[in-house]
Amino acid sequence: MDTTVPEEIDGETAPPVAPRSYLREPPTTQRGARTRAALVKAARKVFERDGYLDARLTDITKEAQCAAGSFYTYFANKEEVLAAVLLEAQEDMLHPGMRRVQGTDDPYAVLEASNRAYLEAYRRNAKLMALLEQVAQVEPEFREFRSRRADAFIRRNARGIADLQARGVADREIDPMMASRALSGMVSVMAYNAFALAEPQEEAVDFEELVSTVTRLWANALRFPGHR
Amino acid sequence: MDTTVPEEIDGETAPPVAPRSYLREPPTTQRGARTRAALVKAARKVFERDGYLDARLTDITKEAQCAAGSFYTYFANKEEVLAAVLLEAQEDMLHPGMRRVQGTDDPYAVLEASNRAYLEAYRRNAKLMALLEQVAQVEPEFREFRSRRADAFIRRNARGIADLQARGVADREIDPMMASRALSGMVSVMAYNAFALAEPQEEAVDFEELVSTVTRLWANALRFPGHR
Amino acid sequence: MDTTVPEEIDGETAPPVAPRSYLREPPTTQRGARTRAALVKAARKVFERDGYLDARLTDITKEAQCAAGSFYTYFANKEEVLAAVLLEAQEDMLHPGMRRVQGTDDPYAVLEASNRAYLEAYRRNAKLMALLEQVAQVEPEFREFRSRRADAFIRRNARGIADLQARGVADREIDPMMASRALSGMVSVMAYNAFALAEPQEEAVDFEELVSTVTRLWANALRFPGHR
Amino acid sequence: MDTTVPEEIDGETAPPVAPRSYLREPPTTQRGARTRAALVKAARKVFERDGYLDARLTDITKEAQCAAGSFYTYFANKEEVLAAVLLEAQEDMLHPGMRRVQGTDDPYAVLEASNRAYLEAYRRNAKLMALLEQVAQVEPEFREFRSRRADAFIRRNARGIADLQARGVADREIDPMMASRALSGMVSVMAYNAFALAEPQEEAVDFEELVSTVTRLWANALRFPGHR
DNA sequence: GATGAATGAGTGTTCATTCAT
DNA sequence: TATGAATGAACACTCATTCAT
Repeated sequence: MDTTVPEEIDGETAPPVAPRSYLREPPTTQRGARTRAALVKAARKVFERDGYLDARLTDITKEAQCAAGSFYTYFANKEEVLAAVLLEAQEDMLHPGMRRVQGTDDPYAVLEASNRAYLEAYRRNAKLMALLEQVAQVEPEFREFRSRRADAFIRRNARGIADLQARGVADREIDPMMASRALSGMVSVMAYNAFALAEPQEEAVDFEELVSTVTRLWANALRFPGHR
Repeated sequence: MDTTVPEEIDGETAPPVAPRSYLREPPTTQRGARTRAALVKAARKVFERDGYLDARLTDITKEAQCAAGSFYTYFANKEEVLAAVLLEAQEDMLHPGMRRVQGTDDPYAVLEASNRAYLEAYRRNAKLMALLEQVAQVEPEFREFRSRRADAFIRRNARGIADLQARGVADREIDPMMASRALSGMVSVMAYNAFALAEPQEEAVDFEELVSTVTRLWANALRFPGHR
Repeated sequence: MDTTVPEEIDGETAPPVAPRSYLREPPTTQRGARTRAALVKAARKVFERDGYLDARLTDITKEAQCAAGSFYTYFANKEEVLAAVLLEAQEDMLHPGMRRVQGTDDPYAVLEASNRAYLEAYRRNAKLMALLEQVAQVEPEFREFRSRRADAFIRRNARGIADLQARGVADREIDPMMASRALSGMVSVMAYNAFALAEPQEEAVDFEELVSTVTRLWANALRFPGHR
Repeated sequence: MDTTVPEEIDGETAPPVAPRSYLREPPTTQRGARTRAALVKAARKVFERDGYLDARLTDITKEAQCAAGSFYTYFANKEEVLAAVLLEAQEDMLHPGMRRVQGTDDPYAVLEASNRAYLEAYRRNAKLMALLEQVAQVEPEFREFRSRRADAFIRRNARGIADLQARGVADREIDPMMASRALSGMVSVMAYNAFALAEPQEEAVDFEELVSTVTRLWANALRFPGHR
């Protein structure tokens, strides 16, 4: 489970990168680049299908249509491919585009747009997020990774809350970091339950209802003035 | 990660029990009962120390000071012992005693007491909760178990919210179930991060601050009238 | 190659034992003892046939007629079985019985008996000695083992030389340790070449000639007085 | 371990060459010659550092700064490079220059010079000699190679002994070949222990003491008349 | 000649589960 | 019931060798 929330304000947070050890010399030839890419793609597919623990390296190489040994030209082990998979998805996960509301100053609108962007990104990468949750429970390296990712969101949101407090929009009695932890966490749990945990056959949650509930609770919690 | 919140009101929720298949005939002899109990106790210890996946059955039997084969007299496999372990801890986890505020009608006081009780129970069983999170990621049976446990809390809290709405204390625009999912989730994430995830060396969160933040946000979110 | 020579005199040398790490809990049941013994016997056979490096664990278990996994009940790896094999042969190798000449004082006779006993023991365990040479080249633990074994012989012989010097039988200008190193080494090379290295089809060296040559050179080197 | 001794007399022994199969067409171009030389040099370095078995071909090509595939332009496998390495060192090993004492007839002086030359050559190539010992234990081809090299020395020395017997300097009761085997072996063991086996941190043996001990024992063994 | 990515056979090791005693 | 030795399937990983550029 991670603890995150949309970027409300600016926030040039340092992106949580995969551990150094996971970075290898990139392939020099074009052919190498192709094979590596095929392996990463195959790994994501197999991981999402079978889970991290049940995924066998041979399944990945089979899926990538290359020999078992070729795997080790690019990765030292399962962890490393996973790191590569996450790294590739990271951009889309960390900066859920939300240029839409750039023009407005209405905090509620900004908040809603931010939540929507976050939830959309989560939904887009739902299987990967579920995977990350699983791995974080099993591999300390990825627990760390997940923590850093969550912290990035939390700090960004805390800055947003502090800003709103300064503008007199949010309750000043509240500690921005604690509140951010709680509210960011709230959104991420909802996202996890709605998208990552949901079984295929289940009836999906109404996305818009999700966005509006979460936004309303968040605004209320901070005591946005006299709305609705 | 689970999604729970203290019981605010009544709530004779059906307790989420371990799957039927896990219930065996109890041992007939006294010696048998003793061995079984030793195994369950040992299993909890080993699970909490090594995690579910890394726990070896032989570690458990060694800890329980009995032979490897004896394990199978009482359990069919690792899952079963874990079910037994959880079953044993369930009472304490599901009904965090909170007789204290019985007398009052002040919703805020009730809410706070409820949150405190929940967080205390979580803290008491932190390692077990962490374990449950881990297993839920790996064994569908326990994902189910965890879901049912969370749902029990969510429904209970939803009833509480509906009740407050009826009494005019809570914002009537809000859907009780959705709000309960979000707010119960919020509390459980906070608990997970503070107690289950925390490394031993980390400086602990201030417990009282945790209770009050969570309670204030929850009250605000529901728009409790004119307090503080 | 080891560097050894028969015990000439007394010498209650500390026997070179296998490293601690190689000592495990002995099997408790009789059946366990039987299996373990079968494995050690099989290991010796396979090692002597295929060499240490080419010996596969499965060959050993197959030879011992047990499952692959059973190996690990008694040994952690190939090294450990080998240690067990050597330990078992050690007694015979280190103390080549030579009570025969107890009665005499004639240094030449004692020397000859001693050489004969050493060479006989070497011949008896020729394959094992060849194995030890091989392993010592590859596994530092066994290089160490071999060194200690050689040192035991060298020191014992050095004591013998010093004694003869004191009795005026051996050249006093010679450093006993250096001489022992050289002469013990000389005998062991001869043994290695004659017994360990020899291909089956080769015509065997004449054993008696070997004994007498080695003894005569040794005696000459120490300048035993006026014989032959 | 090899069994050798300095050339005492003439001795146009047939030099033990690497197996025929190892001789390839030399590279035609100059670039080819350079690459090949780089590979042989790199191989010697890697072999001496890691040992034959642990040396990976890619380590060698990396050290030689060429691609993995280029190796096979010049050698068919690991054995072949090793053969090339040994071939290159052979000259220095087989004919340890000893022109110094050419003028004298004193057998003792000749013997000593011969031993000194041998031990110096061994010391110069200690790592390579250790390597040869290792490989000889593992690859029959090189066991053969080592044997031939040792035999060359032994025969040369046997001729020297026979010559001394003819001149009345050495004990005529002794079989020259047997004695040569024993005494040549004695010197080679000493060299192996002192130079090949010695750990870097160990205090080195006193070289002059080594030479004089070995020479004295050798002379005594052959019963050189009335010296010292 | 040189390159370096691709290949894939081969084996040590773990540990849940069984079953003879 | 209790014991603990025996079982064997399952899988990651290495590295010499090939071969398309």
